[in-house]
Amino acid sequence: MAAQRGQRNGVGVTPPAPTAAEITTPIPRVTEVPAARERARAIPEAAVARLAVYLRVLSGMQEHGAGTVSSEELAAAAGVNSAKLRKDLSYIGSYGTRGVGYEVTVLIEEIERILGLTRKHSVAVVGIGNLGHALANYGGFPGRGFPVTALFDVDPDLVGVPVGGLPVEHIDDITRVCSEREVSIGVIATPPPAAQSVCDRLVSAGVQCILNFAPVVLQVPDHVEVRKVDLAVELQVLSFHVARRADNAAVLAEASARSANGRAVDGLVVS
Amino acid sequence: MAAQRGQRNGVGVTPPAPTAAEITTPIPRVTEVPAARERARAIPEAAVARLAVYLRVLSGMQEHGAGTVSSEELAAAAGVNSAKLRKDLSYIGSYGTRGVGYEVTVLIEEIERILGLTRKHSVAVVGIGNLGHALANYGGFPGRGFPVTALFDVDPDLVGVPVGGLPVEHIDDITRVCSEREVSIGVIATPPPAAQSVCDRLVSAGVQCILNFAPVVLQVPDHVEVRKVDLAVELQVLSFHVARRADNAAVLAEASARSANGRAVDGLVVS
DNA sequence: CTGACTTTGTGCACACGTTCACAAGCGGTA
DNA sequence: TACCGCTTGTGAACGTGTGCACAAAGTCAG
Repeated sequence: MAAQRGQRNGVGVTPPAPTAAEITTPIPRVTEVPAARERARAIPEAAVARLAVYLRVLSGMQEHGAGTVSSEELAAAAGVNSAKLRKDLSYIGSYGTRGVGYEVTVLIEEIERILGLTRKHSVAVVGIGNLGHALANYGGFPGRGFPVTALFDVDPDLVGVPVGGLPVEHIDDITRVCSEREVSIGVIATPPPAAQSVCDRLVSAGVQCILNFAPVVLQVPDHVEVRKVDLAVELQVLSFHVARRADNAAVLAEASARSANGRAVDGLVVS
Repeated sequence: MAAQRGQRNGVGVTPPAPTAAEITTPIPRVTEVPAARERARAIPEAAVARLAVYLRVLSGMQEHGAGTVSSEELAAAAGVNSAKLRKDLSYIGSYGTRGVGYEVTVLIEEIERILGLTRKHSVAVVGIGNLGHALANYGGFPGRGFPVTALFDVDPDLVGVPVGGLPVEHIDDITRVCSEREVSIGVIATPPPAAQSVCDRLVSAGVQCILNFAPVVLQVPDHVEVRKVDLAVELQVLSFHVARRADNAAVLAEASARSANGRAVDGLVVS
């Protein structure tokens, strides 16, 4: 658990579109930088995820020719409450006009900027089974900006076979290929036992963001960002709600039986 | 938006294991059931999701022949801090032995009970495209307890074709088939425009839990539980972190430049 | 039986995220 | 120009979830 950060890799920079040209240089290695943390961390993780949703909704509105939206409209379409929406938007700046609303195009631009969508993020998919196939075939991946540029698998029979227009590479070439193609996001769609090893290889190839579909808790150095999509967990959470619902129903049934017994109850009883 | 609950269906109960026989007691009140809510809702959503993870880790340990685990070990394997793990487990009861740890089999049983995994949950997949194919082929779905019992699509050419050993049905039969097979979880893997309509049909077929893979915000009555898996959002959140990292690097660079200028900075700077 | 050691279960404080409610600000109108 | 109605942006209250730290409770050795 003890710190143990470090493990810097050679920072394979090569100026990746002039997001900021003069950056990157020295690396003073800082354990805590309050100010930097403050400014960038100001926007909560949960809000970031919602911004992505707002962005999608806004794109839809733009295609329908909408010029402006109020927080109320946008919130309804995104399935959140309007106060939360306004607060989320306030994290990225003040781009609304009081009494009017938000200009759709402006909002889209600003959210894209904050989410870093002005830059292309090259994606590699590892594990070309059922799921990997599906992911590779999404083609360009949901929304533009995330081109799939590499596919990997262990199975020699798969190597060279084009999937979604891209030939599968052998997993042993992962480091080389990821560097060459400047992969910034790795997607793990392998069977569970292979996941950690694949993850390690991706990390040592310089990939700093990983999307993990394997039902495994990945161990990574803390400069690497992992998000996981776990089908089993999702289903089990739903299962829990089914069970909870059944319990509640039991309670309600009993309560209603009791009230039918003649005693008045203090709540509304629906017929 | 206004309340509008109701829409009860025949509550296909079949006693779901005697969770607690004598409990439950008083509580009239229908529109809100404080105590029932309290007891069942006592366990936070975030904790439920983690319990599913603990369960998986525990199963792995059981196969490796472990008899007991300490909170420390289990926490490390699950990637959380041990205090949180103990608190999560305390939500479901006290099944540990001080000075020793938890008995693996006991913990597995209890978590399964809480998550409602003692009952089978029949799953229907709607939309047999790339993703739907992948989901159908998971076969039995991650971990047992979630048998896929129906597949649906609009495409007439697909109807009757077996996928993962199960023939695809036409989507118009969704209500009938879901009722017949007592589907409790619906999985939406259709293109975005179809998602809401499919969702509505599932709901009117009595399905109360939905797992949504379509990048759409679903509108459902509030007795229906929806969880969504949104690839685009996941990728965009990762993209945000890439951007943030770049920003931080820039700030660090600036800070270091300043400190090199002779002035101390307000953070700790390690070599 | 006693005492040393280990690990659970939880009270408490803190941080984060959500919601409320309202002042500030803008456009339209007379 | 002055007023009115509408919508944003945000300070503050609230609730939930997280992490710390320790008493309680068990095991084991002698």
